Amino acid sequence: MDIITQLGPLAFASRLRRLSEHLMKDVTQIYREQAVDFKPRWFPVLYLLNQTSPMSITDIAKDLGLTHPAINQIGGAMLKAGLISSHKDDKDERRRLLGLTAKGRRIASELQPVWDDISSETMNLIRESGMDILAGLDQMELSLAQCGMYDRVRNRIKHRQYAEIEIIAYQPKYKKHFALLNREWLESYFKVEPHDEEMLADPEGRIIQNGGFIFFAKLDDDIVGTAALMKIDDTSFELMKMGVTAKARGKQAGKKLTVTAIEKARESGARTVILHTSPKLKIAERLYRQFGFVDNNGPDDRSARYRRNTISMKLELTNWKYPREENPPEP
Amino acid sequence: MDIITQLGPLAFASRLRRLSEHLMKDVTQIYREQAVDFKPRWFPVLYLLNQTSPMSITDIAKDLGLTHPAINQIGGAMLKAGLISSHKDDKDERRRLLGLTAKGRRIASELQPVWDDISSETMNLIRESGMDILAGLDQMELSLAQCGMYDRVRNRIKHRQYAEIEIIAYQPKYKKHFALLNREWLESYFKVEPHDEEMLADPEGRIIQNGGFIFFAKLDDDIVGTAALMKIDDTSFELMKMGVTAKARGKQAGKKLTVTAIEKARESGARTVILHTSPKLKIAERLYRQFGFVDNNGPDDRSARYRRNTISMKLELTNWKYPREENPPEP
DNA sequence: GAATATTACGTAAGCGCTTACACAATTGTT
DNA sequence: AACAATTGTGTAAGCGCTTACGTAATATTC
Repeated sequence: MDIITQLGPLAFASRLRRLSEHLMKDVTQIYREQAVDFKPRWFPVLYLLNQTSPMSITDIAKDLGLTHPAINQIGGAMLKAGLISSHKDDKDERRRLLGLTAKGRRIASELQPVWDDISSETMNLIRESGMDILAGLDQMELSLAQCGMYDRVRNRIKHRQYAEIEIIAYQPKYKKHFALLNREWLESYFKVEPHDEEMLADPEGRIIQNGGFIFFAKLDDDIVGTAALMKIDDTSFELMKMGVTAKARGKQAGKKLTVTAIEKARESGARTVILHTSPKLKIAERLYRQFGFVDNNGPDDRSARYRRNTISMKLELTNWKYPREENPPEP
Repeated sequence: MDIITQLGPLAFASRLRRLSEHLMKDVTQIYREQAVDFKPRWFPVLYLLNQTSPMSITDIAKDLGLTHPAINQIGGAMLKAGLISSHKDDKDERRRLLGLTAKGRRIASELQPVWDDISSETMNLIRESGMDILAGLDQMELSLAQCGMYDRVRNRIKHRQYAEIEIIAYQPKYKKHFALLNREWLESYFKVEPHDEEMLADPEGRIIQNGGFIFFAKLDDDIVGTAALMKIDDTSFELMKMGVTAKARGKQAGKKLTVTAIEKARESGARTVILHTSPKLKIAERLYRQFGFVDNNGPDDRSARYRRNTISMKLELTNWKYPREENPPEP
């Protein structure tokens, strides 16, 4: 039992490839022995064209799940072997229609019995496996179409990272971290204004003593992020001063800080959480929207919004729940 | 539903490859995002070396089911990335032992959780398929190890060809075919002697009127082979004058002629069939042995055998039955 | 103990696909 | 009608493996 087999699911793709190559090689050998000038990789094209009228390169590529250069190359070889002919499409001068020649059709019918043999023996092989592997592959491709391996693993990694982030409450010794983390993003996107300076100089007085909260995200003994909840009134908090250090971006610290803040606000009896952010901070905005925050700019606040370059958002805590994981298609 | 899926077992290998590539691509993307300088194709090597002491290139190749140049190239890349180190084997100056560096070991442990994620998600995917595809692959590889796709299909093709050969009895109009087919092999391997000429000139008188038989193999309206059964006495026939035209070699005509002759001899009450052939005719000899003919040269016949360059063979018809198909390993 | 076979490795070239890019024809937009 | 966007194709280059072959070290044979 070799290591690829031992590895089980981890090397699943390798095993599929190995099996595929093994089968392919045998089939090549069979063709070679039948002494037909025919390569296995031509098969799908030959088969497709044998069933339909001439098709364009991209259409064939689409049907076969290959790229158009692949079809271009296969087509070139088959053209040289005299199996297909090509001519321009009258309706669209860009398209080149590939169709079988008489020779191509003859080869196809000559190979038909061999294909039947291959098909039958593959069926036998599948039967020997004791299960309907073809149906399994169908289902697997269906599952992958719904959520690809990339998204699956990525979600899992995110969850793992999320679990690794520890959220801790404010302690005086973290005051400097609060300032540093906030300066980091303030300085790179805006400039630190007097109003900010006051807040960073005395978070305890400005936030906590007003009934607010400050959280820190800890990863492997490092403080990598922070967020603050400022109490507005008995039913609302403002989420503010959230920052994650550049080195730890993408490790779900922001997400966990946000969740913690929202839950804390709810525990404290609030019904809404508001926040102000900037259109510059695309990632933050996306995060907020993900958690259910919606635009909160009044109709006549629009001009103000753009003048101050600020987005105002709001989250109703009634019935709020942690949103379903989702991976919107990346650009 | 695309055409590859439609084709079912015929495009089974293609589907396996497609699925494998899809998975591989996603895994590449995951690695890339983890910002580790690591290529998926390095994985098996890293994993293997992480479990064992340094190994030589060919040993790794053997374990992973790849060729040694592949390992050479992967090794080169991993060496450049600082994941492995290499040094000559003291005991064998040809061998170059590859082992993980500290960095390699670190990367391996960093990637471990990601591998676990990939493994779990693949397991999920397999579970979603509704069957234990891994076990199916195990069984399939086992089946293939016992009899590869090449042999399976080849046997099937042979059977088909065998069925396509029609054996017909002697008719006067085939006299010229009998002569032509025999001249073809006589002239290319030996020279036609007076004894042969007589036989070819009057097969009816020499063979059939003596209680023997002549058969022809017909393929697509062409007479492609012949064989004769000469009656020796009440309990034995001699199989002789068997020839298949070059164009139809390998299409099982010889086999079907031999079977027909053996069965005819038995029906006619014979207990043995003998034949004389030449060591030059390797393929014929193999065919005869396949059907159970054994050497029939007496102990003091050895010298004679070599002088006359003739092999004498014999088949006992008692309990004779059509031999099991077999594909001895090709040279 | 020489001749021969085998083994380990390296290198080159090829295969079959991919991605990346270029360019022309067509379609959509205003 | 002019312009941009899209689409169909061709070409180049790359990737990851293979086969083929060369060379040196080791094992086997007589």
